[in-house]
Amino acid sequence: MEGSQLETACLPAALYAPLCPYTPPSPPSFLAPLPSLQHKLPQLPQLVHDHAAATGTNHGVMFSSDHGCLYPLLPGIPFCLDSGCGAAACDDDKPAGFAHLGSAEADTSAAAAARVDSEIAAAATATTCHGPNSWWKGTEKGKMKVRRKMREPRFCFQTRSDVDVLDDGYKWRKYGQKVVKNSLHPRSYYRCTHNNCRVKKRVERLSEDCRMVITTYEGRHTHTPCSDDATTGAAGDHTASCAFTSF
DNA sequence: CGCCTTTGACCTGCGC
DNA sequence: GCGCAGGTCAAAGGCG
Repeated sequence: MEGSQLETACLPAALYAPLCPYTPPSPPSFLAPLPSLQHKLPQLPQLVHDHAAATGTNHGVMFSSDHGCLYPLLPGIPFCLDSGCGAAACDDDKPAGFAHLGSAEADTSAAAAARVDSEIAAAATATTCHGPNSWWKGTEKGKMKVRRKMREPRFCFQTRSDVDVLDDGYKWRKYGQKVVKNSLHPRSYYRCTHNNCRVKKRVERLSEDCRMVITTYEGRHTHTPCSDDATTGAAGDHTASCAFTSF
């Protein structure tokens, strides 16, 4: 991959790391930021840490990356995974989750967040959080209703990239593609190729900005990226893959 | 030959 | 109960 793509591919790794099955109960270890990212993301580890510490979970993050700059995106996203978590994460008054990223704590990252194109952010909100494509249906009507059957931990983030599938160190097999309503671009469905690993991810592009890629991971890997590389016999020389060893 | 992508059909859940 | 939309399956074809 080209340099720009490689750097972009590195970004999700820092966010995706928490999904690793080897993520310990205490968050700090998976928060060890990639050296190449740390100077760019001074606030990211703390945000993730705060969330993990507050909720005891490590799902429900959404960030935006823009050519190497990451910042919290779409504050208050109600990443509800089950009834228990949902009760807290969906409540705007609760500190759990990232509900406060848009308010007090978000001020620390407001400068960075402000760089997010407001239109893109709005589009992402409409498309990914509250839009018809969302699994958060019903929030606008005050109905904390249900999502489709979703029990697996989820991570969603937004990147600006020319490539759909970012190199996150894992190997994926595409098993479906679907044209979704109100979107000009089809949504692709991928599944981890590793044995007994049920992790899935969805990739779609914003209709408002075809360069923006929304990637949603679901589930936890039952293996490490490097072991996956070993299994597949890949060279394993990708930066993202190597970066995972730090976790 | 094996693995992957593509793609249409089918299934399931949700809103009305 | 019905219709719509998202998600998944599986057959077919392509590629290395």
